[in-house]
Amino acid sequence: MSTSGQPQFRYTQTPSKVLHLRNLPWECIEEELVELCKPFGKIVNTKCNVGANRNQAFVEFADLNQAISMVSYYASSSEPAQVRGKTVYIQYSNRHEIVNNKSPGDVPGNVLLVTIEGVEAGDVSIDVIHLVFSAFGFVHKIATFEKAAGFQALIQFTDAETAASARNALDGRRHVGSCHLRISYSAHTDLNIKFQSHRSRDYTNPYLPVNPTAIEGIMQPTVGPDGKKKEPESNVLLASIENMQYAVTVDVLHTVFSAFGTVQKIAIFEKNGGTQALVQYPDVTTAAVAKESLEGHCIYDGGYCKLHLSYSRHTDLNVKAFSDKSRDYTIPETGYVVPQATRAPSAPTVWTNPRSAQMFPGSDYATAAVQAQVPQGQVPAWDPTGQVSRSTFASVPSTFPGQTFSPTSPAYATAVIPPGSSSIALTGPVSPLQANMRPGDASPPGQPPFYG
DNA sequence: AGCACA
Repeated sequence: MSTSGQPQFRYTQTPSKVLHLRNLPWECIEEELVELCKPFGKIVNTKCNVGANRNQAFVEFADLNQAISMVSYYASSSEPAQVRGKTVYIQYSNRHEIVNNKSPGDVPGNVLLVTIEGVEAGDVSIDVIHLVFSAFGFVHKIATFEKAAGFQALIQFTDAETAASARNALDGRRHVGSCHLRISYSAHTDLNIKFQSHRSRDYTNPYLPVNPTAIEGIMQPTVGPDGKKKEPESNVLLASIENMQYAVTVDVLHTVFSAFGTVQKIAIFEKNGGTQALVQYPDVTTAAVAKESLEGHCIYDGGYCKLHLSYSRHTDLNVKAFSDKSRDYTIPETGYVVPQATRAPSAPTVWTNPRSAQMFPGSDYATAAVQAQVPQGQVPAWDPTGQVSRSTFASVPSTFPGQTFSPTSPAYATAVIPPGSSSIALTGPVSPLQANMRPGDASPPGQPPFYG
């Protein structure tokens, strides 16, 4: 049922709510399209930067008559439609709706997400990136990171126009040096750069400290007495969860790792088809104890959810305060700063900056970073269990009839095991976790009584 | 200057 055949010409095209605009200036952004078209009706969708030259666009009106009025107007007008002084040619699109308009990277903004293909992270210095992108305007900040897609950088300009000009000039099949750049927009408006380092810069703040992360790139891997590579210690543990037959939630991890001290932040993510988590303690000592105690142990009996722990290179996670995959227990508004009684290390949490940029390896940084923009304390709409809201903790037991745990159960006491104690055998007959949680429960294992 | 995209 093909309708192929004659190419359609202007005069024979059937009207459509969707207009096709061409000969647009490269810099043309959605706002300019709207300015041009909105006198004729309500615009329900747009798509700009279309075509090989990115100089075409589509505009969809709410009503067919509005599109007709615009085409009619300019058909008889002595002044052509213009964007920034450039004549724009308008005709009915041969489609009747704009599809797939808003892929996230197409929403213009002042921050670009740049993927540099075919290079190792170490091959491109941040200074080169800065140089290249400075050609289009003042570069405020740069954050680089690695993910599966390759080496990426977030580049913050003053405004969307500047960012667009850089994108238009560099995106696509162009090569800068030998690098292949793919550029889209980030949802960020303001990157939060904590340190000047080999992977991030804030050019608006020359006094920003150069910090440990900067040293990481230089630091040689330390070698232990056995000659094996020994990872530097950290207050953040990287946990790989093996044989994950049961859901491992933030709350489950919080319960497990809180046995050794205050857990500040947790982030769960997927890597290489497996599940990993970053768990942040206030200090290295606590992390070390937790690491030694939990390494190789299983969260659930029967070899399920076996933990493998290493030190993360990170010292401060910035996680979305409250999501199904992450939690920041240091944000006061969430009511999560729970001193672990006698166990709480008193180390000052000077590095704890809830608003700092989020970076953790192996995760989808772009996604995570977007999440970081969610206002603190905001409970995401996505909350399948309804359990993670602070206000519901008190009612957790009643929410799960048939679940036998009680918030005042002494079982909690057994969850707090002296650091270094050899009795930490999660797979043992009296696994502290068994008393608290049921494998397969999507619900948190319950919170200590102080929530009630 | 002539119709997107995943």
